[in-house]
Amino acid sequence: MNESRISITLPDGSSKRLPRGSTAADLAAAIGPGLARAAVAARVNGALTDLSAALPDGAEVAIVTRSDEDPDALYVLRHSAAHALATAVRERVPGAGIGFGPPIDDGFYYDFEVPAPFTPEDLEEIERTMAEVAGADDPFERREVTRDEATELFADDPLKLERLGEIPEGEAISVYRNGPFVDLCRGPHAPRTGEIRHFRLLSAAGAYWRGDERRQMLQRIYGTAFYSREALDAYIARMEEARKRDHRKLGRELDLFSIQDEIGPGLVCWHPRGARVQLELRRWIEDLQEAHGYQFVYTPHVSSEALFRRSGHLPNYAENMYPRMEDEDGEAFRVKPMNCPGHITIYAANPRSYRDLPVRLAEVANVYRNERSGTLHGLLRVRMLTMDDGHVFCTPEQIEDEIFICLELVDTVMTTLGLDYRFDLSTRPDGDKRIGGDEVWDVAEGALRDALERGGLEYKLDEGGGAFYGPKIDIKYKDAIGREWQGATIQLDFNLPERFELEYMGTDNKPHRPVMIHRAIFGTLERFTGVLIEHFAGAFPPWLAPIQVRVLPITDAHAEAAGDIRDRLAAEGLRVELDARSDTLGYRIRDGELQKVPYLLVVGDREIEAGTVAVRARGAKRKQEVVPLDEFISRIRHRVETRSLET
RNA sequence: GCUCGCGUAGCUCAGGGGUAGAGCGCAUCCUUGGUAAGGAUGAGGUCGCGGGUUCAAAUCCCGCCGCGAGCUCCA
Repeated sequence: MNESRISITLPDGSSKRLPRGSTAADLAAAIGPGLARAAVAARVNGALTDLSAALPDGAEVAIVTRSDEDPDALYVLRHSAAHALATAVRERVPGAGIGFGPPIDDGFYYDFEVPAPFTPEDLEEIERTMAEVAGADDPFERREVTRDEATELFADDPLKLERLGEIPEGEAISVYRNGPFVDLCRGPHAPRTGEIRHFRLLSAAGAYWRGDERRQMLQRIYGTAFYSREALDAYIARMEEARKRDHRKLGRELDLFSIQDEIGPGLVCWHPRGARVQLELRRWIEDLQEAHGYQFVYTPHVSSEALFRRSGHLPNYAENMYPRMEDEDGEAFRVKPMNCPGHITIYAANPRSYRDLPVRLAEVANVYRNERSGTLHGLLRVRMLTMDDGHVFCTPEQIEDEIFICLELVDTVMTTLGLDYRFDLSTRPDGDKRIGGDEVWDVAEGALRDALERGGLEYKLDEGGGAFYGPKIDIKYKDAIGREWQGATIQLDFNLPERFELEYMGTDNKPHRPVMIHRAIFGTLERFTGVLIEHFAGAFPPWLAPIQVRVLPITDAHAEAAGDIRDRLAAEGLRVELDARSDTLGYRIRDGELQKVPYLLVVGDREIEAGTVAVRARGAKRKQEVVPLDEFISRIRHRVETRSLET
């Protein structure tokens, strides 16, 4: 063994010997000049590091090369782009305070404390300056400094000093310099600013320092960066394409719903077509739940205020509840923000035996939440929500099975619709925002984790994200432009049964406390429908499409026969329209396509004579197919009955 | 709720201190057309609401309401 050399293991299992003190860049060069040129960072023993980092003996090292497909490569590029942005802002606004500037999923941002917010024109100028920063091709130089040095370095930067104060004693403090700009930063970075060639600043908006609304608001600039012009252009094009799927735009174009000032913000009016989609979803989820042992109940929209005091909603959830109202005797009532207190009351209305458990109550119910105005967003965040709500009352031993039933329901729904989603496990919120003791939370969180792990399901931990009464498993999915929204939720609750002193008689002839599971499969019909509109880009599968078939007579002479076909299809239970307008066939076909009707049936002399229809199935490979009417009917009925995604 | 931006016809948008514009949609008429926009004519707006400046405000200023992006919060 030569002590002056180190041994490095490469991803393919081979090893390389290098002089002690060699860096990742040296390793790349030793492997080949092409790799050396393409290298932007390295993964050393699993951790992403700078190319300039010295390699420890025995390390497993993978060189990260320029690539718009490799998340590591994009991470360092965008992180470096954030620094270049800060460099540019500092140049234009000397003395601008700098907050955090991390890479994010689709790009990067940097937060600044500046005297005046950035205007769109500012952004253009900053972008030009940033191009100069990149053009200077300065190296990113990492340096580890002492706490005193760092304090000196950032003496004029209170935000950085605050962050510095939080770095634990003993942990390395690193700074990165590029040209005139020095930042307190963990890294890693690209070797030089010249790497940042294809970037775009996207928007500016306020953002609270440290994400705390009690602190000052900084000005955040968002941008994105790629290694190639093509990838950047593709990203911009994809975003523009995504905006066309926006459910608010499609909702208007397809006449699904409206949200109008006359009614109020966050309050949705479902037009006949949107209401039809909702109705189909609702019938489906009701049937599914019934098949899984749920019983349906109805509870009032308004309840005595005392109920919500006992449930803990008033102390913990009041800011999202509409104000109290009084009857003529001074009795106080509240509009319900959740259904749990009502369902609990139903459970408690009868004595329960262990033989009755689990009791599964379900209600597709409207609840009202006074959401902050700035959070409202089309169908995805509203003030009147329709939850497909359910509450399971069971013994502790039954928890895991019951959660499994919920996960099964979720899976059925998601796979039927082809939605992508992921699980979050949300744990206890901060002390003043929760009820119940730590032991109870330990048990509840453990039960959810066990259920997920028993099912082999992957999940992300959302610490502190639980409800005030218990931890939860949430399903998250993305809208057209990549924002995440919460859909299904499965929440475990040991607290409300305690507050309402719920009981069941055990085998031991003694009263016991049941456990409660709160769960919603769609989440809310509003949000779920909104996500579906974007998921399908308005082109609902036949079983969900508000209008399934449109019949187009070629001329007036065919209108009567087309009307008969319409009647026949309607009698078969299909949602069908006759389009006998005096516009040309081409015009009516275009209109049917734009309205995303799954099937357009063209009817002329030939079809009438043969008893066929010329079917234009949406998205079909063959533009048109002439089939006997009966055959068409059985085909579409099959699609509808199986909830097929095909047309 | 906070920061910034925006609010002109049903929709998408132009205009910008001095008589309100386009395309699409809608209505009427002509056209009866075989697969993504046939033609003509016409109706439709106190320029989000309220104040102010001005001889004059859709236009400039202030406030409010709503919308958008982001933050915070959440199904």
